[in-house]
Amino acid sequence: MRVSKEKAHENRERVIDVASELLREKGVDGIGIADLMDAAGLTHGGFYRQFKSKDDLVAQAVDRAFDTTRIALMDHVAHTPGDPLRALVEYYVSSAHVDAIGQGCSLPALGSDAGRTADPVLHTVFGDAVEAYLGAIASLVPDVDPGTARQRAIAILAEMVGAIVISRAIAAGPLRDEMVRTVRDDLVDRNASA
Amino acid sequence: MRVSKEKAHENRERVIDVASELLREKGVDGIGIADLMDAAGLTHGGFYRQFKSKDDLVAQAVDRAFDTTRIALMDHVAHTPGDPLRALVEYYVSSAHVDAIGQGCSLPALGSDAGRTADPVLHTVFGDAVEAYLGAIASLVPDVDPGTARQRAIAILAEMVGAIVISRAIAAGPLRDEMVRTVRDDLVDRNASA
DNA sequence: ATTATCTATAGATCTATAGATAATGC
DNA sequence: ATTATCTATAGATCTATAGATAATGC
Repeated sequence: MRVSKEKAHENRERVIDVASELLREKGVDGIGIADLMDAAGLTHGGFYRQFKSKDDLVAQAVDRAFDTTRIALMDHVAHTPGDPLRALVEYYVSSAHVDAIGQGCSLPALGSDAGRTADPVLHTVFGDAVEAYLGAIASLVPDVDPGTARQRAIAILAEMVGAIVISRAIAAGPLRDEMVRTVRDDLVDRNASA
Repeated sequence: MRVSKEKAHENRERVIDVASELLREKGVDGIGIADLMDAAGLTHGGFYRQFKSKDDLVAQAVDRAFDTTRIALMDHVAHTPGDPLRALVEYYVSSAHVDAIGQGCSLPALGSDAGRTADPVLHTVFGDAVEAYLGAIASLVPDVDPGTARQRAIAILAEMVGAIVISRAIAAGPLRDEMVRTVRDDLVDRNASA
């Protein structure tokens, strides 16, 4: 039953990856240790040798989710011709993002959950992720001083996150499509490079 | 043990009110029937004569929460001198709103939860609430045609909701204060009346 | 007679732990 | 000998139901 150190590390990483997806899909209270471990191909008894508690795993899994989605986002921006800020907005504010909860940004997927957690570590994970987003967005805002770029980045991030939260909370349909399209166009128009 | 028809109606309304607050504070999966009924001064066994299921209560309680917060918002706007859109933005995007989860708007408090529910009734409750918000905001947007006013309303609502979600997800501190202040100023400046 | 609420409980979960097992790594 | 994972379980929840109780409303 025991596996090699290397294999144990792989197993642990797989639990974090699986959790990062299932948590976004089902919420912090919506998925149990047993189901998580089962999805990773392990039994639930082994969980507590790898993680201090469920909160410990949640913090690591959300951190992982932010890393993964940020890399995918910046990769998309880097490989899209034209205005990079436009590429970022059109990637984030999209029907594909609304539909792919388990693969999407954790801010809309788990933001409400994080707002009611008592775990300070999870708040720190979200705080670090927000700072990373603001830095990335601000660096793409054209033609302004750094202070103004940061202000623009804050407004852009808030509008993007709100659009995804609202779109998912309502049923699929015309209103959802209108939300996504309108916010996308609003952000693209407002932040068009010269 | 039996109470009058009138008293039973009062009890039922009290359960909905209590639930509308506790759901926002603890999330849909974070509060159980027994605790809800206990907070309303009843025992949990009586729940299922009044409500079809937990989902049934959740939908009614979120609907109630939206009614309550919309009335408070419009009341504040009506009694604040000056630009009414500015009054709305400053009321919604505020530290007081960030701190008062149980009394605040359900879009940031329960938006992530609603995004993963399978209950179509809850999606409808959110959809109706979003339409009500858009109508109220659009009516306050100055000097534009109705179609443009609705587009502006969508952008404003998204940015407001995103600001509250993000602010609550991160720890109390400078970044949270900066988020609230920056989004508030951005929306006020951008939508200033002539 | 009806019914709002009560007590009690079924059956399914949940987090976390205890102790067994068996393969690794010394 | 150590340790990653296993089986099994404790103890606390959870939603939902069954049936008793007692006051209302006819």
